[in-house]
Amino acid sequence: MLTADIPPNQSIYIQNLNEKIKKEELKRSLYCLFSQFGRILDVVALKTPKLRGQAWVTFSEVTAASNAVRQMQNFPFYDKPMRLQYAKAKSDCLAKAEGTFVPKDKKRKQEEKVERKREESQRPNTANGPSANGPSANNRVPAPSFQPSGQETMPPNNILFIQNLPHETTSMMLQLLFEQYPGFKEIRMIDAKPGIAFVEYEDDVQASIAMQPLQGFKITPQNPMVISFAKK
DNA sequence: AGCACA
Repeated sequence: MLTADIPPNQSIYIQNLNEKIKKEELKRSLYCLFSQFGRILDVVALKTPKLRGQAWVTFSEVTAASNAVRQMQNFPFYDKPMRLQYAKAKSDCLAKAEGTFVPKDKKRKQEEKVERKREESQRPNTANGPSANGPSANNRVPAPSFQPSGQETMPPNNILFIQNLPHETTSMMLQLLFEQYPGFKEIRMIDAKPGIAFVEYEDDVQASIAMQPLQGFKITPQNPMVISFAKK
């Protein structure tokens, strides 16, 4: 039998990631790549010896995780095919949302807690346990530690759509910005439509990677650029 | 290969 008898859940476990990619960039790129499947609540990646090359992405819906696991299996990401499974354990962001989060160490403590519940249930509820301010009181999930930046409405594409440019922007100016990122091919502007541009990369991942750092870049103080994926 | 939340 193979390694995948983990029940479907909202978090996916990714391995065989390129270990050369810096943690923050990796998280941003994973966010870009997986937001096509649904709302992402958190992305976790660590570079410790035991955990590098792996990441966890938590979605707001199990169905999003399921689609991601199926459709992105072996997707070539930074030149390495991703391996996807459901995560084994519940992510902290979900536990926090439920009010069942236990800050530190040991799942043992959680197990003990379950046993203690029986004893405690004999005396009246003291109304300040986790359940007192549980899901209904606070089901807000903390924002991810990076900027989602608004491209999640459109599926990834190798072409970026740039808006809110000052009308005097030239394609040379844009090229200087966008050619810094690998896979850059060309800028396309339309004389009849000032303020927008299309930037083509070799593939979706490279376009996603360029999008993040340049999102909101100001050519003039009044013109933070708005970058999204172009429509197919 | 490696299932965590620095």
